[in-house]
Amino acid sequence: MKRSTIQDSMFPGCPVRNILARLCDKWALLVIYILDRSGKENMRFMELKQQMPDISQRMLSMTLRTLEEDGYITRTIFSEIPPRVEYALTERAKSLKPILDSLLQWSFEHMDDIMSDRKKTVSVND
Amino acid sequence: MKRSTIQDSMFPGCPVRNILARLCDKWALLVIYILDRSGKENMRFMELKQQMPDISQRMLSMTLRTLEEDGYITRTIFSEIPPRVEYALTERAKSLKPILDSLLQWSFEHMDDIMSDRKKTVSVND
DNA sequence: CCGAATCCGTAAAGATACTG
DNA sequence: CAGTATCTTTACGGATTCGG
Repeated sequence: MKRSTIQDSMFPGCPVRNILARLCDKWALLVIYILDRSGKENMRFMELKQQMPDISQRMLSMTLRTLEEDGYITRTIFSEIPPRVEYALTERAKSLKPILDSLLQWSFEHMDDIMSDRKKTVSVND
Repeated sequence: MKRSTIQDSMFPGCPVRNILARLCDKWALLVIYILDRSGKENMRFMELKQQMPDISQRMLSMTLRTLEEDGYITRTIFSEIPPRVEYALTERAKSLKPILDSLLQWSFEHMDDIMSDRKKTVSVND
């Protein structure tokens, strides 16, 4: 995936934007959300995939690796046949939850306004 | 720019991920941050550019349009020569501030851990 | 001159198809 | 089952041009 780092000379490697950029890609937040609300302690690759019908296996795989790199999930490999890999949220991910919840609530309060604002400017010719 | 919408069948047009994905691109948060801490009521294009030495004019222009589309900033054009365009945060952007601040604080508390976690896995050969 | 729009190139993100 | 190899699309940067 590469997951390149956001860089500029004013805030070299600005942690805020770098952390957020990697969390706010297409799938990462959804993976965290699904792991969280599953109630289970951990989930397997295919379990996650079933909860996300539209994600490709490749993107699920890469998203999980990135989340692991950043310490939001753990990845436990069982050397069995067929292979088994289990994913679980870390404390770091759980500590993010209250903030994500407040963002979620803000989004719900503003989503209609924002989406209709977007249409105003986008659909000049549509 | 295209700024395509995040879509999946489970949460069609999920507002949280869509709102966050557009805010967490390479430059948007920095623009909001600079407008906010400037203290001024509004800023001109070149003023913003000077605060962001690494952004291209193209990306600044596009970022500002997207932020305007989503109602986070206003764009006021003065028909003068040379032309003048002023940008200001809206109430919507300001209402986001407390949440962004808590995210910022969380990022600062965790940045060292996250960045060192990343290095562990990334710099296998570097 | 300021604030873009446009064209073009690169690299990263992401989808489709295949494998140990 | 849990990924990788290959291909397409999008984001982003640089240079140039343009209308006021």
